[in-house]
Amino acid sequence: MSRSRSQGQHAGLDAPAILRAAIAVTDREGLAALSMRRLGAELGVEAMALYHHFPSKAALLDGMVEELAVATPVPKLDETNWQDGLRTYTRAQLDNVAAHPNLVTLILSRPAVTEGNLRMMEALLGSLGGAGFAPSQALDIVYALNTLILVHAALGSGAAGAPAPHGDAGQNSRLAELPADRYPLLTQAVRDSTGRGPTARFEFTLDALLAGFGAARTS
Amino acid sequence: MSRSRSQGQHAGLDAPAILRAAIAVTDREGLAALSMRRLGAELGVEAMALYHHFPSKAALLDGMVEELAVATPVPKLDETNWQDGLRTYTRAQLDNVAAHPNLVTLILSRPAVTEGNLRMMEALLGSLGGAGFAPSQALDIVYALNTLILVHAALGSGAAGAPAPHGDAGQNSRLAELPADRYPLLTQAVRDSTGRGPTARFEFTLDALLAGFGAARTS
DNA sequence: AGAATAGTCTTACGTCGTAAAACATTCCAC
DNA sequence: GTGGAATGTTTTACGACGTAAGACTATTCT
Repeated sequence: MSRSRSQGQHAGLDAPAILRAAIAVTDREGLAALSMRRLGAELGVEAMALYHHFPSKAALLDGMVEELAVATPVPKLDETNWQDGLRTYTRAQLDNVAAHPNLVTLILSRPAVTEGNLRMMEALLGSLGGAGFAPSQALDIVYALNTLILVHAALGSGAAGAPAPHGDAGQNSRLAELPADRYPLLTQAVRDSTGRGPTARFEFTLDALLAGFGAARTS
Repeated sequence: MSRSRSQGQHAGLDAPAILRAAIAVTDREGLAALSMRRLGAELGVEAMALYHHFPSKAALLDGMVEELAVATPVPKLDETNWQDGLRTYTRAQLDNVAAHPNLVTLILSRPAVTEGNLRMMEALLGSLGGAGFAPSQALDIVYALNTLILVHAALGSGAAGAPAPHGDAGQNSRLAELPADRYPLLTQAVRDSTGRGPTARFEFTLDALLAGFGAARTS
């Protein structure tokens, strides 16, 4: 094929550009569609070219996770504003993650203890320390909030009405149209919930957690 | 190869036996090792034989998820005992899930709105209704607790010291031996936490959530 | 200019999920 | 009993996957 770039010519790839393309492909077509060949095609390059910037696909996936994890700036907290600060931070992280629903599974599937993640964690513990929390307490808090964000995003906004997971396979059964006669309570719960806006369940749990943190702080 | 069963002879497979074998293989060798061929070999059968009991690998995976989700019996709750009942139930589910760490990623990666899951959900909403929670509130609660269980299990008991994820790829960096000079707070948090036992962080978040539920119930 | 280096491509291997069809066994109506 | 029909298993095959090995070219350094 007559391409505009002949063999050996550099394609101008670098790690950030590859990560951006990988996230774009995953957003558009799902995690299952993210193969090295597919990603190469997205960038006008053969699959093996990518291995000069990432040693393996696993490393690339870790990079994607870190990209998302680090995107939200760490808030500055003190004794007076920590609840609001954490609330804002958690909401921002949720927005961030929810903007890439196809990445949630990925995030959950890898520890991703990378440079950037560790730095962010350290900064968060420092900020929470300023609000009066000991490091191990702060770690509890960060984990609880991450829990909330990830699972809320994983399950989708609706009551298990997950947003068509991504072309993973043939499990597209939505919760919206389940038989009301067999699951009356579930049906009603789903109906009631849809009226409350997509983040009501998230906010409910967030409030519960923040209240619990406050109690733990004084004890 | 002279096998004891010639072509066409039934191997005595059925769906539950296949599910058990699939879970066993995954427990032992990780999710990545669970291929149809490998699973067939485990049962003394070719891969394609499994397709008479499950239409696709996805269906088999959904079956595995349901098997775990349904294992814990739904507690009977009323106005006086719901906090203790939920605590016990949530701990039991955690034990259940934690006994199969290699399945956690799987659970998180599929909605799994299957027959058994829906029935269990309906029963839970009924029980929470007896404790004074409206269906949509009950759904909030169930989701929050599932969140807690799954992410706690996903991240491992320790502070990101995940239990060697499973042979997924080359990301085995433990959090135990990170450079203390660069991440002093994180290091201290991890050290402090290890003394508290593996479920302390889980119990912390669980208490926070239950307290929050109580507040939401009266309001 | 010549050598080293870095980025890309080609080829190849062993794996995967599963469609299609051949084949053996069991079951049921007669 | 006997002859389909139904059921379960194997065989074979196809197109994807991640990536190792090595060829090739463009750039950079001396």
